This record gives sequence, C-alpha cells and structure tokens, in this order.
Amino acid sequence: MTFVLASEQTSVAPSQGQIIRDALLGRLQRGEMGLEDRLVDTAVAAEFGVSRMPARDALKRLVHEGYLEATTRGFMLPRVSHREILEIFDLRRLLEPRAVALATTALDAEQLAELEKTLVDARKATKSGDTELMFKASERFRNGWIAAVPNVSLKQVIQRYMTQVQAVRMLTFKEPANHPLIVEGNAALCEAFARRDAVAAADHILRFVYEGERAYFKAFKAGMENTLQTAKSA
Amino acid sequence: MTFVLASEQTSVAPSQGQIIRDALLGRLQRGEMGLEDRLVDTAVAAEFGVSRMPARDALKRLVHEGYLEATTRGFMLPRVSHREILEIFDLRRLLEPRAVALATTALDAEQLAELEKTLVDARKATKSGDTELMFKASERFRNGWIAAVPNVSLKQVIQRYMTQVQAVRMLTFKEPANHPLIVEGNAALCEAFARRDAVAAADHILRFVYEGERAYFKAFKAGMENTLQTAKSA
DNA sequence: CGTGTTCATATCGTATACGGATTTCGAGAT
DNA sequence: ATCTCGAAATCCGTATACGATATGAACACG
Repeated sequence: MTFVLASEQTSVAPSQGQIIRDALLGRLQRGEMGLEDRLVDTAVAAEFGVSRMPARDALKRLVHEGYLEATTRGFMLPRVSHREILEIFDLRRLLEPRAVALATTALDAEQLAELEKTLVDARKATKSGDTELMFKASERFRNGWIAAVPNVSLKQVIQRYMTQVQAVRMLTFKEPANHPLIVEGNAALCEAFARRDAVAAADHILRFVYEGERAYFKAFKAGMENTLQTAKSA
Repeated sequence: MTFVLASEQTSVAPSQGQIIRDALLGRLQRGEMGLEDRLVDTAVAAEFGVSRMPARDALKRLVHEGYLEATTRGFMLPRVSHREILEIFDLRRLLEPRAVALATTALDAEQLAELEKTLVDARKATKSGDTELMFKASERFRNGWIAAVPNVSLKQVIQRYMTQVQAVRMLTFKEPANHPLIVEGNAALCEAFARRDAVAAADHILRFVYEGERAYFKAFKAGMENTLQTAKSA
C-alpha cells in the first residue's frame, strides 16, 4: 500500500506559463513596470525563450487576476480609479482586522522575529530618509503577517487587491512625513502580535487603514493624482 | 467627431473561449456535471466545433476561477474541503452585512420588485415541495441583491466564492425542513430592503449566514458529506 | 494467484502558422 | 495647413501539429 501526501502538491514540474506568470507578477509587484509600458505576448515570449502560447497564458492569467488589463494593443497596468481605491479601503476595513486577529494566534516565533527585523529596517530607513528601503521594509512587514493568516480563503482575497494597495502605498510613501506614522503603526501591530493580543492587533490595523485612507486623500487632494493611474491627460 | 460611451464596454465580439467558458459555467452552476465526470479539452472543442485552444482557454479560466480542478487526466469538479467551507462562512460574515447595507441604499424600484417576485416563487415552491424551483428562486434572490451592491470590488469578492456557496447551498437544500427558514430569511431581508433599513438588512443577512452555517453543520454531521465533494471513497 | 514491470494510450503543454481586427501613419484633396 | 481616406503594421484569437508525461492495462515472474 502506498501513502501519498495529499496536503501538498510537490510541485511536479511547473509549466512555462506558470513560471512566466510568476516572474511577471514579481516585476509588477516590485513596481518595475511603468504606466505607459505595454506587455506584448511576442516580446514576453522572446524574452523567456518560449513560444507565444505560454506567454499568452501568463498574460491572460494576470489579467484575470486583476494585475493587468487587456487592451487592443498589448497588456497594460490597470487604471485604478479613485472610486476603486476608496472601495478597497472599505474592503480592507472589513477584512484586515479579522485577518490580523487570526494571524495573531497563528504566528510562530520565527515569523514574529522576521517581522521585528523588518521593523528595525524600517526605522533605519526612516532615519536615513531612504524612501525606497522604507517601502521595501513596509512591504515585507505586510507580506509577513499576511502569510501567517490561517484562513486561506481570506488570505487570498487580501492578496488579490494587493496590487492596488501597492499603488496607493507608493503614492503615500512619496510624502516622508507619513513614514513615522507607518513605522509606528507597524510597530504597534507587531507589539500586539508579540503579546498575542488579537483584539489590540485588530484595533491597530483598523486604525492603520484609516490613517492610510487619510494619507491617500491628502495626496489625492494635493493634486498628486495625475501621477497615479487616474491621469486624464492624453 | 464621434462620441463613444466609455462607461459600458458594448461587448465587442466575445471570443470563442469566452463563449465556451460561459456555457460550461452555466452547466456547472446548474449542477449538470457529476463528481466523477471529466472535461477534456478535445471533447469540449469538438462539441463546440472549434479547436483545442479556445476550449483549453475556457477550461483553464474555470480552473483559475475555482470552478474546476486540473488533473493530469482532464478537468474535474474541485474537492471543496470542510475547512474551506468554514473559511468561507467566516468571509461571508465579514463581507455580506456590509454588502447588503450598501445594496439597501442602492436598490432601485425595479430591482426590488424583481426580488419580491423571486420571493413569491420561493414560497410557491416551498408549498409544492419543489426543491429544484426553490433552489432557483433562492439563487435569483441572492444574485438580485448582489447585483445592486455599488462597491464593485466588494461585489466581485462575493461573487468569487459563489461556487462554493452554491455547493453548500445545494447540500442544505436537500433537507426540505430548511426551506421555510430560507424563505423567511430572504423575506426579512427583502422587507428591510423595502423599508430602506440598512441596519436591519445587515442584521438579517448575518443571521442568515449563521443559520446557513448551522444547517451545513447538521448536514455534514448527518453523514451527507460523502455526497459532497469531500468523498474519500475511491 | 499475487506482485512488480513494461508498454500503449490518453491528455496536457508547447510550437508554429494563418486570418482578422484595430491602430497608426502617410498621401492626397480641399 | 488640416481633414479624409486608405494602406501597412501591429497584435490578438484561433487552428493545427508535435513532443512529454502520467495513467492504466497487459504481461512476466515469484
């Protein structure tokens, strides 16, 4: 009789499409693609040394996942409207308090240590005024606790709107005055994690989302919106 | 000068893949596919009179949407685990109260009338013991109010886990004792809609989800789980 | 008669090719 | 100089073809 581990698919040869999709997703999440850039299947295929099919596969999948938008002339970053951003703040207020509460009980010591490490990095970056490093650290912090959310379905929903969150974060990060708020918000959350205080964690993230929304509003009203994807200019 | 309605994509020639995907999705949602049936790209292609590519496209998309599962030997219905079902109940409790509250203010008279019509149908079906009709009416009711949710992002998230909801609903609907509860839950919700009482609507849906979870538990414990996709039998 | 091995087949992933739609660009007319 | 019209280019969707791989069955051997 043979026993098979049913819980984990032992990654039996990921297809080319999968590989390309992951690579492109990494680029998108790292913000390595401009708003006017177009991804064309033939170009992607050439870059990865495969035919159009796997490339198309990856692109279509990214479109379906909401990371890209299909146009008649290649694939581009989706235009995130002001309305949509507000909608997503609404969603975040609904989901993330619960998510961090669940994560509080599920975080192991190693993950907690990792989170604390990102905090140290973020503080250093704030002091030195390194926006880029600050952004990275904050991103790692967020990814860290999300990874610990035990409700897989909930986690997936949160990850789905991650791109839009990233775009907004990028916008608010441009204002260095926001950096201390972000670091302290994360620190408070982290401390709640360490204390295993799910209620405090939920409160902190809720406040954090509200602050994020306020920062976004300020940036939006400051006329920075035309640097985001809501530009009306032809 | 030509003006183009920018708000609505006037469905510019849906691709074959899209057509096939919609057709297959309809079948899946109507439960026309058994747990042991396999969908094979060549067969689908032959049936729709196209090549493998659009068929594969549709199948892969359905996999990504969670409606199907890719195996090395065709595409099958996904195994929805008990854990996942519970997770989704958790998600529903987070999202749907807010969603119905928003829908309460956004529903127009026509949509409201449509909802009331489905209620009449549901009552009739309950009286006559027609489970199938009852299921359809309940489904239309749910789709009706979801369509009115103005937060598009929120709506999309809810629609995404719809399949799993459907599977669970199908399970609980098998017990006719649940039918009056469902109808009365929907009726209460509908009445709140009519009164434009967002708070009551949120309360009703929350209670409704809890009742759904309880009904699912009962069905699960009653050993009906092997009729769902969690069957362990070879 | 049960068990391990080999082989055929079903099915998927990928490559290449073609036609169609849409955009872009340039030539000619007003 | 600007507008209009048409041709070319670009890019997508689809068709067909060719390996790769896992699955199931036949078969040999203990």
